[in-house]
Amino acid sequence: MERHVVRFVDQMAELYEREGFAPIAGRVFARLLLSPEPMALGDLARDLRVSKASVSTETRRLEGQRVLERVTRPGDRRVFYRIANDLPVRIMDVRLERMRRFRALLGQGRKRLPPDARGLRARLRECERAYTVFLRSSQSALTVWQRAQQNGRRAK
Amino acid sequence: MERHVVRFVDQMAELYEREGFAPIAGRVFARLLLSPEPMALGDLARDLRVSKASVSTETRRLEGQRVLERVTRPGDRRVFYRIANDLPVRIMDVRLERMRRFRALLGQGRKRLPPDARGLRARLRECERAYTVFLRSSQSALTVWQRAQQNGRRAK
DNA sequence: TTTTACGTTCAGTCGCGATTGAACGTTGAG
DNA sequence: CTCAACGTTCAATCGCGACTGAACGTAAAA
Repeated sequence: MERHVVRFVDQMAELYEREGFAPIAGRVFARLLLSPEPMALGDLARDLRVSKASVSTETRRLEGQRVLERVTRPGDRRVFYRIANDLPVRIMDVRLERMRRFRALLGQGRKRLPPDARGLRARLRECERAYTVFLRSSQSALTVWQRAQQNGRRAK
Repeated sequence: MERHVVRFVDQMAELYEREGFAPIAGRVFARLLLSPEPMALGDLARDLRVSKASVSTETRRLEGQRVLERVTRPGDRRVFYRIANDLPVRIMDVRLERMRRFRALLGQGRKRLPPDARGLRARLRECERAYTVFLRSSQSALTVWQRAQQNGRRAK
């Protein structure tokens, strides 16, 4: 791997770790992001200097989030992975899901509140409303983006 | 603490942990969210059954993110904390900052790319554009929200 | 003064999840 | 058939960051 790839991979690992993911997930993601071709598990493990076990686990987790796509080649038993072509959408979906969970938790907390806690209830509800606003705005942006992508492809 | 508060605190701790923060940060945040009055460090430590050291560290970290506000009372040497009154704005700011970092990293990676990697460059740039769109949309929603808050307060 | 109740800092511990190595099943080549 | 390469799984390790307890400084009270 060239120097700039190593740098990129390292920084992405740190970023992923800070966001609560496994560092190796960030490494795999970064490596594939800078690969013009899909890569096999063995290639990833070799480049990243980690075990195939970790790569296998994390790739399938990322595949579950639809950040990666599994591809096969005729006459090749290996499993290749590549970055999903709608990557931005998938990443945003992960973020949106996190926001929904947080809002849901706020709602649960509010519902359990004793009847006399009016101030608290108002505060929580306001926070939920804020999340609703942001979620709606983000989802709207997501839709716009998806439409633009479709049109772009159609134009080609 | 009542049952429903304990539940809420536990769930928030887990959520915070998944997002890459310290569980105690989530506990402190959740406890204060359900407290009508500001709380002193000792009170928080007692309720959450953790050391004052942890509470001290995490409260000041959350204060740094402006999620919490430090308040004092005349004739009381203790330090109280409460949830920031513009909490939704602060939370969104944290999220936006994360997105900005990610986009910046993509930009760095793209700039270091060799001149002949046209496909990769296009892919990274597209991803950056997506982030720009989402960031703009979120920032816009944030502004709208802040204006609405100001108007709401003025109306009172 | 001494004592007590604070908040903060820091070296050390400890839990837990990331990571690994080995074992396994499978598939294709020789 | 055997052998090698591949992906997956799982028990075990290991690193690292959360968390703690003790020490410290400070300020008010006694």
